[in-house]
This record gives sequence, structure tokens and C-alpha cells, in this order.
Amino acid sequence: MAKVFKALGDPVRLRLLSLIAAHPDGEVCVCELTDLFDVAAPTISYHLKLLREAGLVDHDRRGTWVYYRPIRERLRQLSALLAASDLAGAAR
Amino acid sequence: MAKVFKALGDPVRLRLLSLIAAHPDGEVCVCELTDLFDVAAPTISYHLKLLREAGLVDHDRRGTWVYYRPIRERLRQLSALLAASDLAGAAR
DNA sequence: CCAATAGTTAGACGGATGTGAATATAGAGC
DNA sequence: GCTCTATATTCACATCCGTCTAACTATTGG
Repeated sequence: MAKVFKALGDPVRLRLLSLIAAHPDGEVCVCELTDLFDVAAPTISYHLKLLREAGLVDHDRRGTWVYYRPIRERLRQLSALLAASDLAGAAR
Repeated sequence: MAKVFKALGDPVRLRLLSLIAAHPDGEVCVCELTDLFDVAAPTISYHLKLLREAGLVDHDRRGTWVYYRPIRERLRQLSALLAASDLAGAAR
């Protein structure tokens, strides 16, 4: 669980997730994201990978482009955890 | 905001907060905490400081002992953020 | 098949982070 | 005031993390 929170604990990743989760289409092309940050493309790729490994986003390739979308169930799960202040089970 | 999530992104800190938030008395003496971890006391102190700086816990000294308690409003705020998937404002 | 574009991976490097040992501070009790 | 206990702070050090450049893979279109 700490891993998930750690994934959220970086400004770039938090903003990436924010953009992905808030996008009207429900998914975002990586090409739309890279321009919005002043870090190089590989760095974006690295952060997206961490978000993926934390189970926060999913992705698939369509043609040349790769699309990311949030795993909302996971976000809800995190939210519930904090709401309950029942973090008892989180320390694993 | 990333700072708050980063504070949660360490196993020791997550468990510390968990213990503090779940304690029946609403607060916990540091002396109760140190034994539960296999890291040295200064390390616990260090982690508690980070939780404090993230605005997740508050503390006060009573005699020789120091007591920590959760700032529940902050936890609720985090929870709401993830629930809404309205992370839009979080990236700051 | 070749060139061009989108994205990822590999390697290197500096700076941040978690830890322990030693030291310091605060309060209680003599 | 001195001593003992509980916590915090400082310092040093090894590891982890975020970033870049360069090289690689995948896909499209000539």
C-alpha cells in the first residue's frame, strides 16, 4: 500500500494522474501529456510506468499512439481507506 | 499535495499513522510506538516529524511523554480528493 | 524496404531519503 | 543541582529516485 501512496507522492505523477482521471474522454494519449510538462519524454514515460505499477492507471496501444486511463476502482479503494481512518489494514 | 502523499509513501510512516488514527484513546504516546518497530527510536522520531510536516498528525508533550493524534480533517480532505477523481486541484 | 513519428528502455549522474550512532534537550524525582 | 528516562536533533553514509541523453522498438505511410 505504501507503494501506491509513494506513486502519488511526486508532483509530476500527481498531475499526470489528475490529467488522466479528469479527461472527458476517459483516456488520454501520451502525446497530449508530454507537451504539458517541462520534463523530457522519457521522464514522462518513467512516471507513467510507476503509476501503472501502482495499479492506478491502465494503458493500451492503438496504432502509433498509447492511451492511458485511470483505474477508478483503485482510486475509490484508496479514498475509502482514508475516509474510514481505518488505515489499520493499510500497513502491509 | 504531493508532499502529503509522499509522507504516506513509506511503510513505517503509513503504519505509524495507522496506529495513531486507530487508537481508541484518540492519541498515542511515542513510547507505545517505538517498541512496535524494528527501527531505532531516532528513526521513529524522524518519521513522526515528516507526518507532522505533512499536516497529518499533531502532537503535544505532557510531562516526560509526547502524544500524537491524527488530524482527521486532513484525512477526510485527502479521501474526498480521491473520491471525486477530481484530482484537478491536487497538482499543486 | 526505408524513413519518420510515438513511445519505451538503458545507462549515467546528482540530489534526496531512510537509517544508525552519538549527542542534545526536556521534564521528573531525588 | 544531579541523574535518569523519554524524545528530538545532528551527522555520516548507503541506497533510492528523478532526470537527462542515447539507443531501441513499434507502427504507419510512402
